[in-house]
Amino acid sequence: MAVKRTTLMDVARAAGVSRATASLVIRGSDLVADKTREKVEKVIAELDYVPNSGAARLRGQKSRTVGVIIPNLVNSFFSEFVEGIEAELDEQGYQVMLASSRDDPERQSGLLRRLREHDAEGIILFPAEGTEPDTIEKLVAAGVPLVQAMRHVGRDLSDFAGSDHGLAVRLSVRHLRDLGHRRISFVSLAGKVSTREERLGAFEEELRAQGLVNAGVIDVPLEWDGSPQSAAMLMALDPRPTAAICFNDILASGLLRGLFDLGLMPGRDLSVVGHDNLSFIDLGAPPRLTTVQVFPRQIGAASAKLLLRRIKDPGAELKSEIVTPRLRVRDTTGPVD
Amino acid sequence: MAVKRTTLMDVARAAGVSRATASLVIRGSDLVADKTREKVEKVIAELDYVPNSGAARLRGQKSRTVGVIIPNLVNSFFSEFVEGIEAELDEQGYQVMLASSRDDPERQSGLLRRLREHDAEGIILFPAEGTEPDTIEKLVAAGVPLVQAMRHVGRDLSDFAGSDHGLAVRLSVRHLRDLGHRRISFVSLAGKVSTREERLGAFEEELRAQGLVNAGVIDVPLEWDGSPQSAAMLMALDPRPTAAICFNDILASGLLRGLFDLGLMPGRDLSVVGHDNLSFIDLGAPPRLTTVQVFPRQIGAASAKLLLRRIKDPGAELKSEIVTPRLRVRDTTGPVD
DNA sequence: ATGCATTTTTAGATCGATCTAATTAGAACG
DNA sequence: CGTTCTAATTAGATCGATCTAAAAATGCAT
Repeated sequence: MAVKRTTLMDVARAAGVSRATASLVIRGSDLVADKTREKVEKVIAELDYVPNSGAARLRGQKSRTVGVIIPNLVNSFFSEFVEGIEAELDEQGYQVMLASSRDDPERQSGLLRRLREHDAEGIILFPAEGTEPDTIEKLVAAGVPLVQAMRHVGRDLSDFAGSDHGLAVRLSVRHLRDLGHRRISFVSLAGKVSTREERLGAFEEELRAQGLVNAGVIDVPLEWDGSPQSAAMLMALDPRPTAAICFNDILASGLLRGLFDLGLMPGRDLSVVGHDNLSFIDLGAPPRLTTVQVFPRQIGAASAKLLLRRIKDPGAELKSEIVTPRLRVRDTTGPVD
Repeated sequence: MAVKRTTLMDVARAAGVSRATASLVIRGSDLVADKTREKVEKVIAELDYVPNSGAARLRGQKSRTVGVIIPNLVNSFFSEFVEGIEAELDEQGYQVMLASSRDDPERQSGLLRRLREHDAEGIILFPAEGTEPDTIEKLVAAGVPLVQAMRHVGRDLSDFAGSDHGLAVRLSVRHLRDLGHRRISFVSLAGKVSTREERLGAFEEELRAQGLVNAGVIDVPLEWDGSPQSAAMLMALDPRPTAAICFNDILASGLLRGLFDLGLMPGRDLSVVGHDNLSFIDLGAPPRLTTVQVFPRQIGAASAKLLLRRIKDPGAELKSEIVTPRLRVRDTTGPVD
């Protein structure tokens, strides 16, 4: 049971060299003669030696580990984001420690602490709803390399990688304008989300710029079924909108279902634009959702790159990496009659 | 820049006690007098002391970290699985190290090694396609607590948590039989997947048991669009099937799309059953997919529990935790004319 | 006070690697 | 063959916590 761990000492002894030499071989130093290297490597393979990184990091100071905190993993938006991070870090030999805040700032604080205990060299934080700027300031002040991703509570606090939410909304509005729509609604998430203000602001601004009418903003909860009740709510508005822009694809898909249930046809009776371009959109029955693609995988990769840069050079200037969203026109938007 | 780390020594000095006492306070031992505890805790808060887990684990042997390897995070099936693991481990104060094998056994070996270096106390492995039993045998022999999850390359090698694939298929077949279907096809993934054999075996066996006809097995690649070409392939079979059971919801949704493109109506012209019950099924336009729910979150939680049990008691008997799947009848299956 | 049993505290060894600084082996040369 | 320079190796200190075993402080009864 209590199998004693194979240590560097065992390897050294078996290979007839010193601990120091064995250590050099493991770390691929070129200070060691080829013959010696081969000998040691053979022994390592035979003994199935696995270095104890605890000891290594204690002495060497680097854990080659990065902490990642996300609100949850419920939809592919989040998991693609994590995939992007993982792929990029993996390439640089880093390991990801994943934790989910469940959008609770309290929990998030605990996780941050735990990640530091676990000696993460840096942290990528997709901030939970309601995160205090203070939380981030403290970490940065303590010298913890940190990147805010997707959301932020202040871009002057740390590096940041995200999407241009304003542009996403503007693209949607312009697309609808080109199709002749003049009365447009926005289906948003209830609750205080930082990105909500950002998008609503851009929505109203762009409507004004294009001389269009805000036909009303409705708030729905984010449920697994996408809250199809939004359909009836929209149809009850006066003046009635001919198009709706949704906060994300889940809400948009819920709206589609709601429309069907009312016997209405998306793209004809009401044009619908989503946000995220979740991967399920191309699946299943038509019509397919017109939506704005935001490339979470790229944003994940970008935040990983930013973090590695900051770990290497803690004094570097603050940097933001904004991935440009792209409109994907499919079936749920059409010309107004 | 090079902010020197606050160590236990600093805390001890500031509080006027010894390192050992400070250490006891941190670990919440009741060996220490209340007055002393308070004093030390105050200092810890003031100095914002964060223990170096590297040092702790070097001495104490426990890292409170568990490695999780999955093939990828592409669909919600995987991310729900990870969520289940994370939630369960988090509750026990464990941290998840996540890595993606991209279904490549070579990569997987590298990751396993890395997780061991990072001193994971145990590993939950969703084995990559083509994993050799040898890989797992070696780990178990080396005394690494390990749980295979979802797939396995031998249930007698380690603990296992998964779903009853055979039952899933049997439920599907019986449901179709009840609707009057007699010629049923199976849409599978190309390639050698362990679960493929298992499901196909159950498929043929249950057909035999129910006196039904195998109208043909077709293989398609797993693409982001669900490979809609499966529709044409099925319709070209002779005798033509009246129903098809798909390997997963992605393939099933691709098939639905393919049917629509051919002007055919799922549930009327061909009944379709999926597998997984991915969360997007309730979203978007009807018809909604009839499918078998497999509860990945529960399976994740179960594998976490199994792992914690094995960490506590390395000598415990091998155990398998099989979550029972459930058929969710929706719109894509209907009576045969 | 004194002795004895507890309760608290602590010195010092220890975990397994890395780093520094010093040593040894090997090569090249006159 | 001795000298010098470079390449290869190594002894020993070190990282920051935990553990053990023993010492110091405290309480209590006599």
